[in-house]
Amino acid sequence: MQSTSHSCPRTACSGCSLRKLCLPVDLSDEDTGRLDALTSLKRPVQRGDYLFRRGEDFRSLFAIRTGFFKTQVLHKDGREQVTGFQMSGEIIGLDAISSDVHACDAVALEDGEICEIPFDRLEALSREVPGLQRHLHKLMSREIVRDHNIMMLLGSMRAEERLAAFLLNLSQRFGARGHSPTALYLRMTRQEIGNYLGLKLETVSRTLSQFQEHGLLNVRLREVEIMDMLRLRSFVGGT
Amino acid sequence: MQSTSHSCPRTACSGCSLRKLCLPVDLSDEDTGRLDALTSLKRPVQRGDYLFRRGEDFRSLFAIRTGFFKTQVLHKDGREQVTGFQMSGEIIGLDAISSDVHACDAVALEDGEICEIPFDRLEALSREVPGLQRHLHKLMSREIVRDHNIMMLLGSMRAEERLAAFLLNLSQRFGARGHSPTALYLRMTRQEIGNYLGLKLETVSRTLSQFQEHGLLNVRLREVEIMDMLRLRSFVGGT
DNA sequence: CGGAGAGTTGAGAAACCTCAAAGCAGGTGG
DNA sequence: CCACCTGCTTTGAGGTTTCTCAACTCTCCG
Repeated sequence: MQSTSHSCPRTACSGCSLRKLCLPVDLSDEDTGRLDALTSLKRPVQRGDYLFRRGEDFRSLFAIRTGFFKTQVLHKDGREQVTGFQMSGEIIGLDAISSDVHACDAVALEDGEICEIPFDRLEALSREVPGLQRHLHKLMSREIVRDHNIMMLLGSMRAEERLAAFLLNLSQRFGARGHSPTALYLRMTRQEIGNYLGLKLETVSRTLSQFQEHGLLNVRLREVEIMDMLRLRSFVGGT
Repeated sequence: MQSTSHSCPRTACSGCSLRKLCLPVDLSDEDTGRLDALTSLKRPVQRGDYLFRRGEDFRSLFAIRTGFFKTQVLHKDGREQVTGFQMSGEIIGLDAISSDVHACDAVALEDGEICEIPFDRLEALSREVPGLQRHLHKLMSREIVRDHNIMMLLGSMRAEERLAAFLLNLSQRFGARGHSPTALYLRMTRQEIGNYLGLKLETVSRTLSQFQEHGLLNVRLREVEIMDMLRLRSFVGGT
């Protein structure tokens, strides 16, 4: 399973979640080994487990090998905001670098496996490996771009558009991982979707029903089948 | 604030905008000089000027020495979303690292002066200077945290709360720069405020008037005086 | 088989938007 | 130097979207 001299040395190794899935990095064999050593701390998680809670000291980033997670921030008055849903190959914890303390909770929505990446060692290695440094910068920047797109969604889209954009985003990400881009299994509740999209759960439910009525989707609880991808796209892009 | 033996050697130097204002970094004299060299590309900008437009190649970050800027992303269907207002000591352009192409427009809302920081040279230097590397990571992470807070605002606050949070944020930032935290001059239009906050300009105007009626603010066009900071805070934090 | 959590649907209320009109400030050209 | 024009702001009335509250159903799991 690990990093020595076998045929396809890195397809199953622990470093892949960072290197292969997040962004491709060209590394020498030596650097590859060092990165693998860095990402060898893998650990199973169960549904409901917290990777970290806000307020905890920041030490590591978490690369998702398998599973499905949500991150959420908490407002002073108790309101929560889901800031993202993360799946395999994605990184959680970048927001904690700024203050050395986690600013959000990260919760597993299904069983999975994660790599814990000690951040000080990642920083040290990225000083020596320019490709890794650039990679890390792109990861963080990509997170900023993602957040800007959500701001756009929250700031100027209606319920229908938000939900269409959400489903298309999930579809695209599932598709990129070799799963069906049309038959989606939602790991989260209507409540969590609504919170993420700035809507109430009833509005999410009603809008899904409405999409189904119009032949865009087939919805049965958390199973969503996209029946008319083009028309769904026309909602968000605007024809 | 400085590391060597002269009175106030770098108050007027070009490097200050990155080093002093964004986050403090402890550097040796040699590294300080190299960073200053990196940030010596300063340039005046006039109101209405674009630092960059979306689609342009990414080469540099921009550190604001003086002035006031907005960044905005454009949706396919033409809708815009203001993603932030930036003032002295803040960095613009981090979102472009992910794709090597600018994803947003950056526009000056008043005359000012900016430092252009070639990113590849910044990366190279940060490989050699761990303090600078950490600094850069914190900057990017802080941007992510900021965006998460705006997601919270857009996703779960009402118009009054959004506007109160917006004004308090401006107040805090102006205060931190030695300006009055109560007598604010808004550089942006109601339209731009509304776009940023996910509201229509009329709603912004009405809410400001309502705050004034209740004795929270004194509003005269773009001049806003905060009359009752505590009560304004109670809007956003929740008493 | 029963209970708890999740999801759906309806009716009425609230928040915000749209459209419209009018007032103001600042810049430009006569 | 003044008048005009343009863009920004304010305010009102009515419409739309989304929320709130409530009841009910469904599914999963013990």
